[in-house]
Amino acid sequence: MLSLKKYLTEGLLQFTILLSLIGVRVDVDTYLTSQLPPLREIILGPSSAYTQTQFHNLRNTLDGYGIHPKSIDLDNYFTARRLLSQVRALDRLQVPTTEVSAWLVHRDPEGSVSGSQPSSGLALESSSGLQDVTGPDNGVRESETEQGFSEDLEDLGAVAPPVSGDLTKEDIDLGAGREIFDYSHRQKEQDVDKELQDGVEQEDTWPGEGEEVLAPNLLVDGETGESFPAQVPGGENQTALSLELCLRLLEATCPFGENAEFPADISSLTEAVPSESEPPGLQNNLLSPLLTGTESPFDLEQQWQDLMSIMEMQAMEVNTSTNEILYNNPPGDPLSTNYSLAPNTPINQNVSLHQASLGGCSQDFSLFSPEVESLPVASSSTLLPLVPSNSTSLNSTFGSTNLTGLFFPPQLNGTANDTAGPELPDPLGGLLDEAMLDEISLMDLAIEEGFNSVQASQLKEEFDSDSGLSLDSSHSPSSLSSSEGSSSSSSSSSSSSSSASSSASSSFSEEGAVGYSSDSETLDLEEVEGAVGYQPEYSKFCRMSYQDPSQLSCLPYLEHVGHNHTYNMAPSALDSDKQMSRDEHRARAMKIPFTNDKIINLPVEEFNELLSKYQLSEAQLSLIRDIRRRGKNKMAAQNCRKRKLDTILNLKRDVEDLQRDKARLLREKVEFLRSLRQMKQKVQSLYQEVFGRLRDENGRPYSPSQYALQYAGDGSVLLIPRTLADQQARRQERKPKDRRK
DNA sequence: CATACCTGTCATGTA
DNA sequence: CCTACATGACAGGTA
Repeated sequence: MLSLKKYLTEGLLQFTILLSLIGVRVDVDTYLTSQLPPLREIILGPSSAYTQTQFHNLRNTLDGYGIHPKSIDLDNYFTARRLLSQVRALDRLQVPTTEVSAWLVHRDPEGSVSGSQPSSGLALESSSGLQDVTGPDNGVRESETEQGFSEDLEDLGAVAPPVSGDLTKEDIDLGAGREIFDYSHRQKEQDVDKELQDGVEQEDTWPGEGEEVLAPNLLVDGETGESFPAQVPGGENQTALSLELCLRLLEATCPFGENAEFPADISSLTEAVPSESEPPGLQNNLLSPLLTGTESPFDLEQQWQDLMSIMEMQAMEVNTSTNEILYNNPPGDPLSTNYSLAPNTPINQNVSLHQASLGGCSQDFSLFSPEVESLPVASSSTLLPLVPSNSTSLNSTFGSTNLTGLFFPPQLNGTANDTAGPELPDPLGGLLDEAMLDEISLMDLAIEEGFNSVQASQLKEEFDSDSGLSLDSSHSPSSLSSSEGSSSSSSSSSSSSSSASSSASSSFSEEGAVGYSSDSETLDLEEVEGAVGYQPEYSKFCRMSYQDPSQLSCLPYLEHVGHNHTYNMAPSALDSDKQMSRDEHRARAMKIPFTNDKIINLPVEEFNELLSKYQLSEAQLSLIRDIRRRGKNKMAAQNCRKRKLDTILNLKRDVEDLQRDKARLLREKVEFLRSLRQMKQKVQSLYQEVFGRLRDENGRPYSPSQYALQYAGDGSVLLIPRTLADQQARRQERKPKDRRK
């Protein structure tokens, strides 16, 4: 519970940060006192917006930003509540090591640059800025990016419905939140946090490094008419949407150690592009990365974890009614109209979500993003065309992120969903076919159910008790030590014949050697044999006792076998004569002076010594040798058969175990798929909401068909032209392949 | 009587 | 080469 509380608190913190960033002042305590401890953490510093990790460290700094019920920001308030619920849900995720980061939006007061380049799309970042970000890797990334752009689009499996009409939220609800879902892996989470911090730090360094991307434009809510103090310096039109999305949904502790490469791996989200094929009611333009059928090269484990997280989120989701009200846009949403950006409309090319400013946030941005303000204006002034020609520069920035294609609107690339690249197989693609999986799983489950666990356990016990064919087994006839066999007839000889002959041998020995007779001759010596003294120990010589039929009863396919597996076990001492083996009869007929048991089981040395003690004819010696050979071979055959049987049983058990495991894995797979689907839906909704709240310098929403949010590996989210995003996505998809090689 | 199974035995190979 | 062992194949016994 403590951990849960902690997580919830963190979630609230993040949520609060988010709200504060968008200009909504919410006193979380007011709303959540019932469930959560007093939330006092407020992020006042702009750097905090940048630094995700600071969220966790900023506790006790919250001054209780509160939103008055009568506040004009009631809309935001409701939105906040909805988001809060989501945050809560995120906190409750049970998936270990799953980390969901929220997005931070901050305005870049400075660096606003009038978008002089029309129709190039919102070049959110200048080439220079991008290059700076990427640093030395730029050259490499550029090439990669260029190649991947067009292809990636094809692979984008946009499942999400077009967003265009749904966006009712005028204000961008970009909040910074980072959630850790794994309660059991707190340590891992901490590690992740560390990573995040590192990433943030790196991010912070960007501006100084020459990222001149940001155009600090404040957004004015054109729809609501709410005027956000446009703090755009100089009244420049540049919509420097400095939106930092810390939405690291898929970032999790990667056992494979790929976290280090995380920035470049966040492709899963990138690939999620809403498909236009979605129902009309859906927001087609806003593509949710997770909804796409194509999976990013992203770490599978992370995806799984995220998936689990989403599942949790779904389960925990509350305030649905409120959410729906706020979230669903009425038909004929104004956004559609808003999206129609005049081709000539100057677009701030430096707008990147990384530093994207939200209309609603403009007021408070200065407080939260001083860093942004301090960003070199040169970057903003230098609008880098987002046109493909500049893709290289963008690549450097996006190269680290696979999310480029994540938010691509399907419109741009109709093939996004359908052409989920054969060339770039989705890691999880196979998992997406739930129908198939379910079928398989059911099949396997049936198989599994068919297996009787009780029987299995019995088998196991049997194996354990009667392990095997090993000669060491007490049951095994071969277990007899040669010394025992030689020492006395009473030894637990494995051969009934030898034991039976023990009594006879004495008589034979007394009678003396008999002429050699062939096997055929020795046949039917039973009548000739005189009364054989009863030997109480006889029962001890039962052979094949290890093959107690009762043990086989557990095997269904052996139950029908009613044969006596006790071999020559004597039913009674009186029948001992008839139980004698042929060799025993022969030995008796040949008047062999010692028992077959000795003949068979004595060590070579002792055996030879024994033979030397007697004056045996050639026939007798031959018979003795044959008896020994056959006797040993008989035991060997028994052992061999037992071994074979054990092997079969073991195989059967293994098969059953594997079937169980398979069924279990299939069940888990189905659950994961389910979770993944939910997660994708969640991400889509979040994406749509964020995107819908973005406004250009004119306060108009961006067209999903022209722009997309790109999720960077460092946790930032950039608003980039779709073309670039597609290229990025394509490039990202290739990376994993190469890596595998 | 036919069949399936058990068991012993042989031949062969391996160590 | 001998010995011990393993194993496939065969055959006899049995239910």
